[in-house]
Formats: sequence, C-alpha cells, structure tokens
Amino acid sequence: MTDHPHGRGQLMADCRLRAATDLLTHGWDPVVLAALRDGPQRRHQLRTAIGTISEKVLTQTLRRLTDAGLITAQRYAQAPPRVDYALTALGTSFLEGPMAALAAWITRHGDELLQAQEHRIPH
Amino acid sequence: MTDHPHGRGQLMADCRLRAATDLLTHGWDPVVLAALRDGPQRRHQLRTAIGTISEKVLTQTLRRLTDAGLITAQRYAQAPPRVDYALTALGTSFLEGPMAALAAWITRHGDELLQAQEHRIPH
DNA sequence: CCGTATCCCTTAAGATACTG
DNA sequence: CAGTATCTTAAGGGATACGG
Repeated sequence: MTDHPHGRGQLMADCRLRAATDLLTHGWDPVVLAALRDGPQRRHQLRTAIGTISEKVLTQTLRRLTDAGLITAQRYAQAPPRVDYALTALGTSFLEGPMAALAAWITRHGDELLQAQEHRIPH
Repeated sequence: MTDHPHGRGQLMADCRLRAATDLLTHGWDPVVLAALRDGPQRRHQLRTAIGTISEKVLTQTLRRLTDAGLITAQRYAQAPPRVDYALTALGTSFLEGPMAALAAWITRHGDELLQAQEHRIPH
C-alpha cells in the first residue's frame, strides 16, 4: 500500500487522503508514534519499549515516519553512535488528532467491536 | 496483520486497540465505509462508485466489515438477487469519529505531509 | 549501538472466468 | 446481479547474521 499504481477510485482519489490513511495501513506506525509520546527515544529504547518489533521492521517504520515528516532522527557523531527519535509538530498533531480520536472511539465502542468478531464463524 | 500470532508489544497490547487499527490497515475498508455514508447501496452501486476495486476485494471487504459489525447486508430473496449494504450505528460512529478526525487533520496538515514525501530521494 | 542484508513466509490486492 | 474460484504479483513482516 506504499505505492499506488492503481488508485482507489474517486472517493479517495485525493492524494492527501491516501497519504494519510497509509500512515495507518502500516500497523507499526501508530505503535512507534505512541512510543514517542512522552519524549525522544533512542532506537534500542523504542525496541525494548515496543517489545516484539523486529530490527528490519523498526528500521522501515522509522524511515517511513521520518520521510513523512512525523518524526525526526537526531544523529550524534559518537562511537558508539547515538540517534534520538522525536515527534515533530506534525507528528504530535497526528497523535493528538486522529489517533486520539481512534483511542477515544475504542474506549466507547471497542467492546461491541470485539463482541461482533467473536461471533465470527471460522469459515 | 489480520491475525496476531505475535502481538504488538505492551504499548498496544490491548486487543480492542488492535481490532480497531485493523479497520484501517485494510486500505479499502475506509473507502467502502465512506461510500455508504449517504445511505444503503447495492453491491454493484458500490463497485461503480468506488471505481477500481476488484470483485474479490470488494467481497472480502464487505464480509470483513459485516463481521466487524460496522455494516449490515440486507438480502432480498429475488431473482436476480439483491443485497443492500448499510452502515450500522457502530459503523456510523466510526465514520463520524475516527474517520472524520482523520479527514479534518488532512485538511489542515495534508499539504505538509505531501510536501515531505516529495522530498524523498528514491533510494 | 545503529543499522543493513538475506532468506522465508504470509497476505493484500488485481484480473478473469465461472456459478446460482 | 451477487458472489465464488483460481492464479499471479507485490509487499509486509519475522528471524538472524553481518557491517560501520
């Protein structure tokens, strides 16, 4: 879903809307953003805080969020190297806007959602 | 990302949060939900309204949203068959809550998002 | 410590032909 | 018209070993 050779029809033809929804189609993006909520984190701090993310996926996620302008990568020229990741203003607004709305919706309707899925008959 | 044999760490360990974010990891889900915004639609109406969704994917999406309890499938015993898809109260609340928040965020910050991605150097 | 490079598996998604 | 079946491609994700 990263590239769009097809488009998703006129309803979401707006490139901006696609770009934003893509921030959520990558399941780890919200996790990493949430992990940065309380201030900058070094890479391995993120890794341990999140717990089960792989090296590769963490790298991809950080790069994608950096490219999108939601986080910054502050690099210190040291040995051993050190990199601090932090939310940008854009990232913070995304966290406090859409993601907060999602979290709020879950606290209200999450039970219904889970309940419905329990009734699923495993084909 | 449909199943979760791994979990996403303690930050998002809450199953309800995962269930909700999964509604957005399937890129077509928001599109179909948005297409139902103005009332019930028959299957082929959705197909033409959306434009580029394939038969299979439309079926999968409708089934997933139905299972999640966000939409209903009203079946009429006719020949030729007729099925009306409509938002449930849960689906409407999802549309008016998280998705509206996302749309609102885009109108404010979408430009910054696109601008950042333009500066991406294609590896 | 911060990443990269591989290898492998799973799945979203597209295209098309076909059934009730 | 609604939906299934089948095949194919591309990409996400996991694990681990290696490099700067």
